[in-house]
Amino acid sequence: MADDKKLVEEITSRDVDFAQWYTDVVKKAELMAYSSVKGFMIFKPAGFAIWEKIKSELDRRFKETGVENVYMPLLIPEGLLEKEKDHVEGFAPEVAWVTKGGEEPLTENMCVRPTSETLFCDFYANEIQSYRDLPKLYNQWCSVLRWEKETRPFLRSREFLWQEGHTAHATFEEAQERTEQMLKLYAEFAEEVLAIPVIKGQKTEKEKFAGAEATYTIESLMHDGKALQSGTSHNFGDGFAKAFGIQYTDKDNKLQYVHQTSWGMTTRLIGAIIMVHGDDEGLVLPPAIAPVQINIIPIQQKKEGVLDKCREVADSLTTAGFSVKVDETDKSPGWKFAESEMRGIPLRIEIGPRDIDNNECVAVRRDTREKENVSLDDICTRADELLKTIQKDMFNRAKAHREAHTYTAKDYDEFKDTIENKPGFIKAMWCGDRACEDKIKEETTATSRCIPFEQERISDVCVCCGKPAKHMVYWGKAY
RNA sequence: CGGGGUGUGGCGCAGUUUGGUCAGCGCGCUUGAUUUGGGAUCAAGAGGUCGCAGGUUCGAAUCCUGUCACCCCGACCA
Repeated sequence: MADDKKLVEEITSRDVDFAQWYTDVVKKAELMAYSSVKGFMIFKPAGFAIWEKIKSELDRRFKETGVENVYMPLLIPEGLLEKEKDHVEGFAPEVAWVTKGGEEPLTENMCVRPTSETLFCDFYANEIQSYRDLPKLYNQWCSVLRWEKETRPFLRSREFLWQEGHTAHATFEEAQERTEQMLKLYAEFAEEVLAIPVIKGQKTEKEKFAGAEATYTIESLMHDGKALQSGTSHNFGDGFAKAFGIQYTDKDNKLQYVHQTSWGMTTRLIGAIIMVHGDDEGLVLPPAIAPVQINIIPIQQKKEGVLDKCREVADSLTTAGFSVKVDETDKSPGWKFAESEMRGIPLRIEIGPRDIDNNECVAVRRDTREKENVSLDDICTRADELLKTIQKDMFNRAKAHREAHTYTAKDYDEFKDTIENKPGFIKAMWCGDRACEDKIKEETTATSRCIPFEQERISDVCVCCGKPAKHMVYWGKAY
């Protein structure tokens, strides 16, 4: 379409009210439904299918690095949770408790896991005896529960689905290597599959995970200029091992503590996909993660031969390895077009009597809404090209958007002005003191997103206090 | 947890200020016909004790009290 008239009136424009737009898209794309309990959402088929794709793609990548899946219990005894001091302090405010079994009060309260470090540690303490038992490279897919005050679909729910990897190693160095390896895996997944460009870096002391030695993160920028932590990888050192007594005998018959890591990605990624790629017509899914990649819409479907041709084309596309659906409902074509767009299906193919006469179809990209006629003889090749192009273009657009919304600040006035007037990332130098970080957050609501691996020298001094700078930091307002 | 907003057929809303004539509209749904290249048209239908619980009143969607849920903005967090 040449004009950019808004086709779907029910979706609030992204630039008018981003939060409302987000909610509208979530509803219109039929990703989820609200349940009868605050903060607990129902994944509808379209939403859960995206998670299943994320899961299978990540799971394959994990296994290629030697990771095995396990499943740990849902409940954690109070005593176990309290073994690591920083950890319990970090999570205590948001855990939910089970206090009764049937009618009887429990002798020890059980919390519903907010994360499973303590369960893995308790398990590892028994499992690991010798250096021959190492490394342990376990992961679990599950849901966890955190009693959040405010909830939003996919971005913050009380129960959310995720994977948590927990590994145990002989040395700190080996744990560090695994921590970095998983961060790299996350970054590649985000960029190659979700088409979301990310900044890799380390969290500051203030922002790191409760109980971790070091936390690494991939940070992405949403369309409204807010940051989203999209995956984290932690090196625990031997802190948990000491708290839980996870020791092994090394080759010299000496007792050593293990060094551990953990790393996770969550259903929040679905929120990221929506907020990075979506537009005023609805969701836009990268082909690599789209549960349905090609939507075939028949025109005049009751006419002899139309549906047959649609199914025939669908079959050959399916055989060629694409995920294809034919919309055979008796809605009007215009309805189906809009529906297809709201759901974010990357490629739409229209087939009607006119096309069949010419042995062609009309192919329409979701991301640009560009139309073209394609010969039915070439459809598999052309679909492949188009989907690859869409995937690449979506990444490039997101990256260009991030770069256009990444600023630098040399002094505090510039920093405050940018935070207030230009939503996005700010690159600025930092002295390394918690006090400056606290002050910035207090006065601007921006937080340090990460100390990026790729450092630049913006200036010589801390943007906040003017003392000599240690690092360049990405700052921003975050979800 | 603080501030703001909203709860009325499946969805979106009007009605609440001023209690009675208020169970209404649009979309969707069902059946039939005609349609189909950007949310088709006509006809005939079905569907709600107005979030929940108390109270005031001859009478409550409307007033009062309580309560629950959801949304938005903050503080805390993936």
